[in-house]
Amino acid sequence: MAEPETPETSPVSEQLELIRTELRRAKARPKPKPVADALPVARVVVDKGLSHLDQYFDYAVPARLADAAQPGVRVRVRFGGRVVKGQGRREGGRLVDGYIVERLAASDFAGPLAPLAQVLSPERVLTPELLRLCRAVADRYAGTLADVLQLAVPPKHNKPEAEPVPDAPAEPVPAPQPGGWARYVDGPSFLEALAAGEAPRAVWSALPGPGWPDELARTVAAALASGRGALVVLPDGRAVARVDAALQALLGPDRHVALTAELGAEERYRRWLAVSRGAVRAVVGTRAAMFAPVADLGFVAIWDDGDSSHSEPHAPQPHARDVLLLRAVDAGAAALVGGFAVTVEAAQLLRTGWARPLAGPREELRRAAPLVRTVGDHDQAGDGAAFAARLPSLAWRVARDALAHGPVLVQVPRRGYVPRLACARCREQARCAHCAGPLEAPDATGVLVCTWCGRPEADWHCRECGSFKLRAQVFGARRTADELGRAFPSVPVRTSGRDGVLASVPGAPALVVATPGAEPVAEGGYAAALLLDAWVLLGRPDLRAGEEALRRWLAAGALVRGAAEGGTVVIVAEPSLRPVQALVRWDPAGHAATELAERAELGFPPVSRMAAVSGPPAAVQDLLDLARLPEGTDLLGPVALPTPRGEDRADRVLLRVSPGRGAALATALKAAQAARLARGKAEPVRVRIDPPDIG
DNA sequence: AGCACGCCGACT
DNA sequence: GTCGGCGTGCTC
Repeated sequence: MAEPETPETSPVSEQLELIRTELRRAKARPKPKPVADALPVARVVVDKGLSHLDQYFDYAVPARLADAAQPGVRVRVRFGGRVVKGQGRREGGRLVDGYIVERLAASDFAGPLAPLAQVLSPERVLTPELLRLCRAVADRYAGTLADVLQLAVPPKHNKPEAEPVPDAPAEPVPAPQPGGWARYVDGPSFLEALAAGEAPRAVWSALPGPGWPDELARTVAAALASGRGALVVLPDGRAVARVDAALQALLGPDRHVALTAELGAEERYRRWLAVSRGAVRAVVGTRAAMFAPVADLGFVAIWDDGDSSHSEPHAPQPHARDVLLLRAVDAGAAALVGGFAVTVEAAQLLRTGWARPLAGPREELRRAAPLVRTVGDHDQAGDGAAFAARLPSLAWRVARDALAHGPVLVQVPRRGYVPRLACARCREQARCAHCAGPLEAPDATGVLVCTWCGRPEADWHCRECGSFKLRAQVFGARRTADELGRAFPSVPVRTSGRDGVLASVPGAPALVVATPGAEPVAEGGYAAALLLDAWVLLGRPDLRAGEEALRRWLAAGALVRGAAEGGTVVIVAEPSLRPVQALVRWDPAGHAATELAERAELGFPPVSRMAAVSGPPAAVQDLLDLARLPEGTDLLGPVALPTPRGEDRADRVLLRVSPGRGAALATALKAAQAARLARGKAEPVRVRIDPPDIG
């Protein structure tokens, strides 16, 4: 279309004619809207509804939005419309939400740019650091940026945005005293390094007892004292509340926020904004807080990283530990991976030298840890009756004696675990002869099937002891409280579990029956704990069964008074089992290191890296055909997944790569996903990097 | 997800 | 001859 002549060069009549022409044209089509002159292009990531489009789109910035359309703000854009022939106008399409990623002088897109439809608020929620983090998480997990953004940026609420930024306290935070860290060999030096602005990295085997929330609070204070921000992620609201209280006591008000789901969306967004705006520099929260946009991040910490709630259930299912460590690397920040237990992933951080161990010396441990006693199955042979077999005489005596001095915790595995098959004689796991995956019995025919590669195993026998007998059995858990009540009629029995979790119990004598993860804290510590039916935890159909069982036992044992005060734990389990021995010696780090070495030898994660690909059988195959998998990728399966009623059959294939090829595997799978979607083959295939439950 | 464009069967 | 089937490709 021809440009109108410049009016200054024309006689008046011609000018008038030009104006008339221009008016006519303007009637025929809307005049192109004036465009922002400085940086007229906004690069946008679309967020909702088009999440498979993992790319940016450029839009023209209308002059009226030139100031509001800053990088990081939420916008609405028209997407998928079409250009009306001959004119620059477009129509149709639908409005989608997105964020401005950057402002540009020009676009490299050849076609005409559609204008931004709306700037939803001037709040710059997607900061460059947060965008970089989301991008890295998307790549790590073979997911899309839009999916990660949904996890990282909370939904908008108008009221908190309209409120003024609260004032941060003017005085700097003083470096904290070591407190409980004095009990650890390298504790005080870790705090000093943090306070000095350095970036120490450690795996922390916490001493048993109630000291850890205060110790975590001191690490946060030390990071703040260095002028940097801090972020702590914990597995549940109860744990967050304890660290929140410790921080409140140590730092006073307005230095930190707690981010948990139970706050409600608006309050959560209010606190998130306080962090995003830089008014608050320390965050303690549950899983979703892993993305909290802490300014000048100097320290990240995760507590109890083996807890399954650290694994995000929404795509692409990132793990809080991984996200925090990505952030630590990106920001050059200090990192602390702590808990009573040590995961194999943490052990790997130690083994590679990325992190240093932070543990109490032997004599501190002896003081703080309870005495652990085991009752093996054969020790109960003479006990006869069914309940007596689950509460052997030693456990009964320990409970009776301890009840004179305080509450007794009884940990009972939750009902509903599907136990993995194990040798009936020696309890060795039944494993596939081909790939060492766990075996299961899908029906009553007696033929076992590997849950990883699907091969049948017709004539299993135990590799350890040669026995042909398998065992898989679940006791009811709920009965235990009643049975205990009858055994100790004069003592109150309290329960804490799925429906009704107690945060704490008083120090008075009582039996406290709890399922793993729901153990209340006892005032002054429990006098004793009984860990019943321990083999149920060990028999879970999970690669992590041993690690997970130990983690839960340690969590219960850490609530018991130290051996010096008479604290005792009785575990009903075969004393020769490795996790049981690790509990007796209170040696989670040693157990994790051994476990890691074994996983390395067997080609298991996290040393080898795995990905799970699942979906309709043909679609899974299609994806694998498209994927240019790294050299030496091991394909296990497909196996049919258990299908809920009414759903189509789904297969799963596990992919295994040697150490160092995890990123290549993720990249290959992501590219294959993109290729499939681009071809319009819509049958969805789920890709999960580092599947936590690989049977 | 929509909504184009694109190349083969039954209608005025 | 044209109207229209939905295969596959793009959306700033």
